[in-house]
Amino acid sequence: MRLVVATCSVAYSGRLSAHLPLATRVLMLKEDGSVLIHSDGGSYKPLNWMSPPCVTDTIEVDDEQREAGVIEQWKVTHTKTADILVISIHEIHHDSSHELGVDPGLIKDGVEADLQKLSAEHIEVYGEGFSLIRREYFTAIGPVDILARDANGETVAIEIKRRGDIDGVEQLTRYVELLNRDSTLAPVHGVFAAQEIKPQARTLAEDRGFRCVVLDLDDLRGLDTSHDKLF
Amino acid sequence: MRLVVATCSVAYSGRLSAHLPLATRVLMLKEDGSVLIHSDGGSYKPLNWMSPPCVTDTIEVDDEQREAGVIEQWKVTHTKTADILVISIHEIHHDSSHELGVDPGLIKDGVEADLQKLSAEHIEVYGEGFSLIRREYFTAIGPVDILARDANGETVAIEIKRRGDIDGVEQLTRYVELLNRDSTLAPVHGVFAAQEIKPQARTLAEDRGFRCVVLDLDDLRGLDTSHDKLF
DNA sequence: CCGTACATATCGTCA
DNA sequence: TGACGATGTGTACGG
Repeated sequence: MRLVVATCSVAYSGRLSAHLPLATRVLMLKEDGSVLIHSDGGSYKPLNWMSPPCVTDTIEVDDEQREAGVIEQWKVTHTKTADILVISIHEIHHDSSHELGVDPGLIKDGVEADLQKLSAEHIEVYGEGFSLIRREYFTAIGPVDILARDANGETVAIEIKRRGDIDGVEQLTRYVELLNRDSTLAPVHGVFAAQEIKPQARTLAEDRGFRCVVLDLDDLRGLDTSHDKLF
Repeated sequence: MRLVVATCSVAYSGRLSAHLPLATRVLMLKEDGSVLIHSDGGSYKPLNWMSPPCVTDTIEVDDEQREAGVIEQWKVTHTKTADILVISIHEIHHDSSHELGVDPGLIKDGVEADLQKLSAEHIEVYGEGFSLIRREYFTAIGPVDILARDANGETVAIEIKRRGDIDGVEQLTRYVELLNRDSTLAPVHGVFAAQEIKPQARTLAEDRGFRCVVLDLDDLRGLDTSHDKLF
């Protein structure tokens, strides 16, 4: 990992063209060849970057650029696509290299898969007398998150999202439509479940006759007394 | 901007829980309080981070942690949500601060707006004998990207995306449905246009009677001989 | 401030 | 390898 603080301008050409005017920025050059250009604000997304696999070459600075104040120029080329990033450096304020080694990586907990698994284990959160048919019920247009049976013995398709948006309702609509064509399953009801349901999504879901369920990960874990928490 | 290279472990608690085992990483602390934790690989996404607005506090290292080798501990708290990031530092290999100033920001060229403008100027890419009615044709559920007339004088609604996904087909479906209720426009046909159309989206679009058109930005520019390129 | 649409998204998974 | 869905998505531009 090489860290450079430099006054520079940047040009990118790939799926789109973009350029950065002259300013002081942080350049992060990683071991795999990738380059990130960060400013002193914004969030984790760099102003500009090149993803691996790519190579960085130092290119000749022509007279015109030299007169404009360019002391060094780096050309970063993607190995597979034709993407090119050119960094024109006017002044280097800091330059250091560091040996980092391989990172063991991030361990996550509490994503959609957990919601699905936990709520399937406590299927009653979707309604009194519900029973699980199966998780990831496969159809021609993709897997239904949970297929269950309600207290009346009728089929229920459950779509689970972390954030309940209109897209999820459309997805559930397609599943319910398809499943209702199967006479051994019909009538099939729909339940839209998420940790957070947007008002617009709720309106659309209820308009289409789907029930909305807000899932709480802590509550689900509370129901499961045998669950050992990571923290 | 403060750049720190340190051997550390990290715990995050927010929308999900996550933690990073002990390893050497780069910590980027920005002027706005945001913190990025980068390894020496991957792409531009940090292993872990905290978005602004947030504040970093140094917290007391208790005896147990001190014995485990922790020399310093930073607690980064989001000001609006309850998200918390705790960085436990075992060793600092590098620590430097830099004055960067405000960044003028990125200037882009070649995004959806350009696709829409260029293809409207060369409406024949959508079909022989097509003529433009107007761009951004406003309806109750939002603007239709392009409204055109085909060789038979019938109305065509065109939905443009950079990447053609199922969502875009759903959007086009809603527009065509709505416009067909207007007797002065009906019958209204649909065209789904994108730089790249996913197979699933193409299948759905054609199933719904929409024609698919793949747009090439370079071709569109080639048609327009008066266009001055940036590079 | 909230909601929608776009993005050089990136990332994991599974066929 | 390519398609597909999820993301602590971020970001700009509306109302």
